[in-house]
Amino acid sequence: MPPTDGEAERKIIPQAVIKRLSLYSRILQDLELENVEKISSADLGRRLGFNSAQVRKDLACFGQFGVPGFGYYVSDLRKNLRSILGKDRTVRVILIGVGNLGSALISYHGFTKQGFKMMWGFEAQPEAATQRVRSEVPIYHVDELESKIQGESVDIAVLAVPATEIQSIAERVVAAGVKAILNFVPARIEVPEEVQVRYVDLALELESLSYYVR
Amino acid sequence: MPPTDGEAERKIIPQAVIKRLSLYSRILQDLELENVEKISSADLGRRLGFNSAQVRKDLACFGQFGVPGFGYYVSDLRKNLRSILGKDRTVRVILIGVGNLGSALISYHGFTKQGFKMMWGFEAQPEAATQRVRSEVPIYHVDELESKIQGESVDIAVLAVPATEIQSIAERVVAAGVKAILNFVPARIEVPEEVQVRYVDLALELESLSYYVR
DNA sequence: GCAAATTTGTGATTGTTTTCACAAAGGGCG
DNA sequence: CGCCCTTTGTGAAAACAATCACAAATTTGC
Repeated sequence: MPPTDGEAERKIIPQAVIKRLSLYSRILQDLELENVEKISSADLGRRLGFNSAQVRKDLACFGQFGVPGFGYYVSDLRKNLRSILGKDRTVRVILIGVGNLGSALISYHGFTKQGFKMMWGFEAQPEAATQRVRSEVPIYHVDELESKIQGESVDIAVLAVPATEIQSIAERVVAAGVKAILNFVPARIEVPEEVQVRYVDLALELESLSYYVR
Repeated sequence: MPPTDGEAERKIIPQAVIKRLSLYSRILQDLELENVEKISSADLGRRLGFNSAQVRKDLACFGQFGVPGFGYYVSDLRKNLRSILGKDRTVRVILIGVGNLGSALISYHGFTKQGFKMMWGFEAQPEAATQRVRSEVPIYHVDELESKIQGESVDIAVLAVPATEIQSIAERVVAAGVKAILNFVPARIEVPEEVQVRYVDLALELESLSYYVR
């Protein structure tokens, strides 16, 4: 008999906790496919290199999902995590900048596998981009950004434009109502505080490795 | 009169410090292009959203680079940071898995701009990959991995293979002597502790944003 | 060449995150 | 059905990270 959720909400959950929830959720997805019924915090932690207490504390941020002496019901916990992470509905994503990197992102299978819906791409040279991309995601001229977003709700904008454009594009997507940005451009952007921004800085990761091999 | 480096080494520097050094280094690169001679810790911090004390503490891990009452000589500090980060020589990178994402990575301009040298790509279907990629980086069959690496020193391996292959590929590059891995595949890998691994998990970033927009 | 103004480098402090450790809860086996 | 074993949930402790605050060093301007 699965335990209840509880509407525990908004107590400034650290970003690191959210990322780990996401990892837990993925492990649970695998377990469910393997028809595993239950898992303990120790087991879940071991698969990701985390302490069992950390797993329990992370989950405790959102309620009590476990059964003492037993562990967690895989399917039940997964359902709860998906709901917490906002993945119990389709999350709508757009991409701006369908260049080299953007082309890969727009058809990246990992996104769709995790239940994200890539709606449209936007590019300054849409013809060239369309040729480059092998996917059914339509690519529009970046001028159509506002008119396309208008009305349709877009959850997340992924940015992969040239560095010189990044601030102006960020402002445009924010003005169009987008509340979350995933930025692949190695430059800070200034946005209102309620807009969530994540940076993925590929060169930075390489540089941090470079330190250890020198 | 620029201060000295000092051979300060190995006191378990947190990864987060290294990443910030990398960010500092990039700002300094820009400043140098603008012919700015000096910068204060407060100024450097402001550009990245960090506290000035943090900037100074980070730098203090590796020596005394500043001049009290003056600040830091841009060119001098940059040189020191590049040396600390192991960027004062060419860092040699290979890519394994030249699929959708790998194709973008192999010719990603951000890497070369930061001074990394993409040596070769390796693929199970090298012909298809070669057609897909518009860059001069040669692409070999993944069977040639060991023979190519042999002798030639490779600093970092970037992995973008299918999830099912990841552990076996990781073991092969480690066996071939690679000491650092940048893994784009959303799966943990088991490697000897002296091998540095960084994970870039694109779907994870989207999921953490999804939490905030739900 | 001296005094005022800066800005560094760093010990002390505060805040955050992780780990420990254990009481309480529940399952499972005899 | 009852006892033992496992595992949760969580306060307390430890480890880690960021910020404060100030003495010491140096520049700048007069």
